[in-house]
Amino acid sequence: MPQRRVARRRLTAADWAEAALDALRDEGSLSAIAIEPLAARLGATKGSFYWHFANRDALVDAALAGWEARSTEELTEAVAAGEDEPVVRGRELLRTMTGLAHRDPTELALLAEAGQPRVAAALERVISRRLDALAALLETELALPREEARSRALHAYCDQLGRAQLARAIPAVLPEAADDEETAIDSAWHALLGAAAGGPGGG
Amino acid sequence: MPQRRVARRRLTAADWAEAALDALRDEGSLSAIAIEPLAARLGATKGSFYWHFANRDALVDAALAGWEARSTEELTEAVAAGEDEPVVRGRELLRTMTGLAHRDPTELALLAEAGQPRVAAALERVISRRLDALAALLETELALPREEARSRALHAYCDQLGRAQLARAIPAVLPEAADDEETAIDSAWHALLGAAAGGPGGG
DNA sequence: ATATCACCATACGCCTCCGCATGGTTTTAA
DNA sequence: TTAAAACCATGCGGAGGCGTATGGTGATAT
Repeated sequence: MPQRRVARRRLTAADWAEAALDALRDEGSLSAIAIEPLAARLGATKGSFYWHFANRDALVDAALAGWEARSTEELTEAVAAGEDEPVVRGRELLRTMTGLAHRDPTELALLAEAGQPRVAAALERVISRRLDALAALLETELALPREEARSRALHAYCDQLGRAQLARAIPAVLPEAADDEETAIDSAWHALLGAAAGGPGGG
Repeated sequence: MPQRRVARRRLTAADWAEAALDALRDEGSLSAIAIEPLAARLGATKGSFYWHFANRDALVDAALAGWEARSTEELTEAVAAGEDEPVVRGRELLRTMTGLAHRDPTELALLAEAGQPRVAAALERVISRRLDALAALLETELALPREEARSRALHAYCDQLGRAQLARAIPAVLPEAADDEETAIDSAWHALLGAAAGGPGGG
């Protein structure tokens, strides 16, 4: 009896890493990265996996690296996008940064499991880059003082992050219009700009 | 051979539920509610558990109910607290609402696992009550229009929620002063008030 | 004092996952 | 075309969790 009835393409380490990322996105939990279910999903067995990876941790690391690379690429593209108005660029930047959190459970899943040091490290690099980029734009293009720019970037990002969390977990608490990503972005961005005249920016 | 060397108090269903909540808080994940580890933690065995509960789901439900009761109680106390200034009352209310998210991983853990309907339902009730309370205060005490009050309450809550998430997962991205809960609350609250003059509150 | 009930320990089968060991198959190269 | 290398299936043992069956121990009541 042959091991395989139909000819099937052989797998690479990248195939396994991609499947892990897919599972993480679909299930929204790190525990979804499990070898045997992934093997079934790929139409293979564990024998294949343990040829390409030492153990499960190595696969998780690969998935994290893939997610980080994709996120970083998306950010650098948004920064490089030579938009016209700085206000428009800022809005688009904020949209790019928080878009994934709205569309893709992966990021929220990782946030939830930042207990593992590798997860926390990847998250820290990605989010630091985002906050740096947004604060830099506010500082250079909108001429805000450094501290003020950082504070407002953090406010807007946290707002969007919390909103994404609520939108995914319990959408019913959000008003009709606000579960739309665009509206939420506009709201946060205008709040950021509107606070220009306002109170202390401490924090 | 006796089943027990030292006399130990017998357990109740409430004991198991409380242990489940403790585990959820300590581990920060719903998977921490597992019968056999909890039994070990309680110095008992599964035999005890299955006398008080039908299965694991029943225990999770009990833990969720306990969390919801505690959260609701904390909120109603804060609302009832007859403070002097409405501005102070608002700040304290916001602090109570988001304090747990900063001090206790339970809430963030539940948010992360809102895929399960029971979890989502409990979260929705708790967070709806919080937003209602804050929006009501803004509307009645600060004379904001209904929509505006709701929008700003949501902004402040999401900001705090996202900040709590970042503070727990990757504290390094927050500036020195901002990982302090008090400072974060002040910042969010003043941003909420400061936006009074500002741009569109849509959302 | 003994029968009854509430409570619990023990032991079992089942399931899912990890990781390894072994041998088989496919591809590549000489 | 044959030897080596790359790749994979199969089968095993182990760990840990769920749920059940069964019998024992403590309290309670009569």
